[in-house]
Amino acid sequence: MTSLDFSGISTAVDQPETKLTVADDAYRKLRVLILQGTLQPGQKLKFEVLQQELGLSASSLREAFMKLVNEGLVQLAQRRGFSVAPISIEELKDITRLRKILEPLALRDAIEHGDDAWEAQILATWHRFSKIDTAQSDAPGILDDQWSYWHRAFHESLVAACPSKKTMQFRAVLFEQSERYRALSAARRTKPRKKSDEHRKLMEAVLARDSDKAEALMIKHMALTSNFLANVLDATQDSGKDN
Amino acid sequence: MTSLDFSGISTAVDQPETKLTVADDAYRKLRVLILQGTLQPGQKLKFEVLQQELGLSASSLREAFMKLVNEGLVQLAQRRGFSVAPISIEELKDITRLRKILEPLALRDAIEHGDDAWEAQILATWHRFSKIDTAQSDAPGILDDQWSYWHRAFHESLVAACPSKKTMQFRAVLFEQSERYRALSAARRTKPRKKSDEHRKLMEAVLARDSDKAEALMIKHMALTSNFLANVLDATQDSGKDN
DNA sequence: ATCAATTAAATTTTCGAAAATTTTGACATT
DNA sequence: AATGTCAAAATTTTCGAAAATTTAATTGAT
Repeated sequence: MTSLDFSGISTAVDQPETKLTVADDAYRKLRVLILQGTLQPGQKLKFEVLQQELGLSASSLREAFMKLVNEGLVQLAQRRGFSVAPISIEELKDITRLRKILEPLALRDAIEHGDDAWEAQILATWHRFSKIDTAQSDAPGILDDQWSYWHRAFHESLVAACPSKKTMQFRAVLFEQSERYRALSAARRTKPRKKSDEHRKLMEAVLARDSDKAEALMIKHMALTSNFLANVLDATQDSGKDN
Repeated sequence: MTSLDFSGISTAVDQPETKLTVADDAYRKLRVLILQGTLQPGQKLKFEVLQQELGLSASSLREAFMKLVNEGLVQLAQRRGFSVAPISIEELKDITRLRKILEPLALRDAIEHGDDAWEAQILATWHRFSKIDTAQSDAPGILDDQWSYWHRAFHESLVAACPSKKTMQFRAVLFEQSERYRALSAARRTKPRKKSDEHRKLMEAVLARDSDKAEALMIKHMALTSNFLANVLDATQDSGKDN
């Protein structure tokens, strides 16, 4: 493993709030590296190497690993160390199946409970996201850090008014787990896809408090990446088996 | 905090498989103490005390805490230590709402995919569980370790054939989180309740591959504890506010 | 040559203590 | 009395090295 590049990682975009813990900091950095694919599926995560890269002790690094294990991004083999969780069509389908249930659930809740501040936040976030999205859509095959951040922020803003903690938590985990597949999807795409349109329509349905339409659009939106990748990966799976 | 009693904790009932890690061992012990209510909701979890009780280092204990945080049994206040997660009617309702979705989902999957071995395992587990359950039902107000273990094992056996990893994972987390409320429910119950009947009917519907009936029974089963507690807690909440 | 046993090397897990942070309590100020 | 400041105490977080375990290499036997 050659030295990793952290320069483009926007951990700081989040609220700086309370000073981050060392392990938390490492967790965020590692998460980005995994979602980006810099640390590839199946790859072994060695303490010595990453300790040096990130500059922390074994126990703190272990804590960061553990957090990633709980999010399904890292695998732990008892006493045999950690490795980046593998990806597979089956997992993507599994994730998507649940997302098709939980995202609409959260969305309906949010539409029911959302207030003016919620609406305003959606608009504000969409503004930021759409700028990056349109700029980005010219260059297919790249899924950069900023796009990912605002894409997530946008989707989160839509459901932010959902009062169910557990629903939000599970939804967030699944959204996160989908990220690697989105990146993969972007990498395989040849022609640009007008995503901002999908997102705008979805937002409009939500702001119009049209639950049925919002649900339909959301499900359609999720299915797109999933189906596209299922096709692409199915074709590639046998030939390009790396790690 | 006075010295804790680990004597009755059946960590060993699980598969001994690969030798447990120190942190994992502590995690299991703490989990039981929290589920039993020995460590009460809201209670601060101090390193010094628990380190001594469990005989391990700070970083290992921290790892155990973190795992419990991820399961929602423990709360972490950044740099202010850990405490047992509080319980509330709202949380119970939230948990139950999701369980009403995920348990039937897993159950239908299992009924669809289950083979002979799955059926056999259900029967075997039910045999163990029902023995304890009938013995236990004479003594209301007590929810012992063995009952909890086999109750969980029984419910898990029903859905064991569900091929969806994520569904199983989330379902397990929610089942676990419900455990404290089950214990509370048992503690508040005055007259014995014939639970084994519910469970038997549920099992029969599953083995008969009657998804609709199984789903209906499962939902009814979950609603019982939830509704009972919602009533009891609602009444008590204002008066007996401890921690 | 293949396989099993043994030793050495690499790696993960755990500890005990140091560093950093928060909480408490005493004292002074308005 | 309420508020603010500062040092001491308590507590959590982090480290660097020791202990335990797994993996790889070496040797010897069939």
